[in-house]
Amino acid sequence: MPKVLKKSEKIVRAAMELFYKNGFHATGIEAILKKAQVSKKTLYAYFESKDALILEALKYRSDQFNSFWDMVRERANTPRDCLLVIFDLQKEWFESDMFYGCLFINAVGEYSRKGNPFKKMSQTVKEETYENIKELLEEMNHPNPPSAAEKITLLFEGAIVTAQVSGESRSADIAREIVRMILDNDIKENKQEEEEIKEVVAGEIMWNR
Amino acid sequence: MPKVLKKSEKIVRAAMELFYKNGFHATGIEAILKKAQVSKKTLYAYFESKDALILEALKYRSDQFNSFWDMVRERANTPRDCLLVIFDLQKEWFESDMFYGCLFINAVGEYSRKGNPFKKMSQTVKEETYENIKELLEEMNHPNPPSAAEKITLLFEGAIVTAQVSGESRSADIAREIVRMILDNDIKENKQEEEEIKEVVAGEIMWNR
DNA sequence: TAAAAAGTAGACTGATCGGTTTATTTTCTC
DNA sequence: GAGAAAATAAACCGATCAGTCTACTTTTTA
Repeated sequence: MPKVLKKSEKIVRAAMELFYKNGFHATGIEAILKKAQVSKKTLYAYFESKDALILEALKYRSDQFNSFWDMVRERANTPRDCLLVIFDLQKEWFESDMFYGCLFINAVGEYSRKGNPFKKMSQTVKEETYENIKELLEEMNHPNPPSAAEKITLLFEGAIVTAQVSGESRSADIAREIVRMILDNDIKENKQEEEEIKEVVAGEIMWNR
Repeated sequence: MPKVLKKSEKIVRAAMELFYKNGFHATGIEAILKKAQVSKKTLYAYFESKDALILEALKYRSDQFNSFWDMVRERANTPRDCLLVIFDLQKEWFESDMFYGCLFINAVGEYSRKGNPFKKMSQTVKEETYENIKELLEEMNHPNPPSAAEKITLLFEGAIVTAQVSGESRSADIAREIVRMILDNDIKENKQEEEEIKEVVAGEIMWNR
């Protein structure tokens, strides 16, 4: 395993953590060098600019976030349980000492211009969140995965910013509780609709015979 | 009315808009001067530092936000309708050209250190949001205002960040729909509980006579 | 109308920014 | 173990930062 990769990863990791904790504009190259224990020349050998490094830091965080979805699947058996476990894991994240909100939300806060690459990256990650949730809903045969996924994604985001501002992890429980309510309600409504359809079908059979 | 106040307000307003749009660290004093059409000496006559100006900008935004709650009350008659109207107004906000997420969430993204005055200010504003929502719930005789207010506040925040990242206003509709579901459910559950209590009371009367 | 107050433009300061370059040392490879 | 590659530390660059100061003009006030 070449040391080269280790070096660049060390830089990206240090950069990501500082961007996450202190913001993008507030984090200087010098601080990244110090944290990564690397010289300036080495940094600019791997990354052509601070902006390029920011983009790599966001990608790095995106990869970390992907493993979140693996953990969700590992910790629960049914898709429905997975959807609730999301918020148990989220709570653990909130309670860890490496929680400073969502790096991608923070990025959009600092780079609001349309078409900004950091903003685009953030949008992609949020779409992936939506897709992961939608998949779980499809697996549990939810009557309307796109709609429910939008709701649960919104709750996921809401819990993050609430925890970030308040400094408390309780928002994960609150979001989880609402998700449970949504799932129960949607299934109940769907059963009712199915009953009605059955009645109609039964009626038609009556009619046609 | 002295022009003095007008000047300082012009500065604060320009600063707030730039902080909101471009972030705090990324916004330089020079840019604020240009937007406010004011000289550097004047700015430093009213505000002793950039940090002091940031704090005033946050206060200014907080005042603007307070009028949001007045608008909510103006546009709906019943407290229940008010709780839904929140998200109609939110949607209009998202669709305006002056939407760059929530200034306070953005502030926490850039200033994460515990005890930071900007962070504290943001926490206060979020608590006020919670209080306004809780009040409406109390007025409609909701069975559990604190719990429901936490949920609705979380949905409020979630809709903001979702709109900010996606650039779409639909998140307001989604949040509104969940709020409607929560209110319906809580009232339904409460009615059930009241029925059960009545039965118990009736049973006790039977028993004691 | 004259003095005082409050405004303007913009030069200036020292610090820091992102990024380049030089000179030196370590590490890897054959 | 010698030469190449890759690392280091740190000086340096021009730009920009927050904030001060000077010189001049406008506005307010009495």
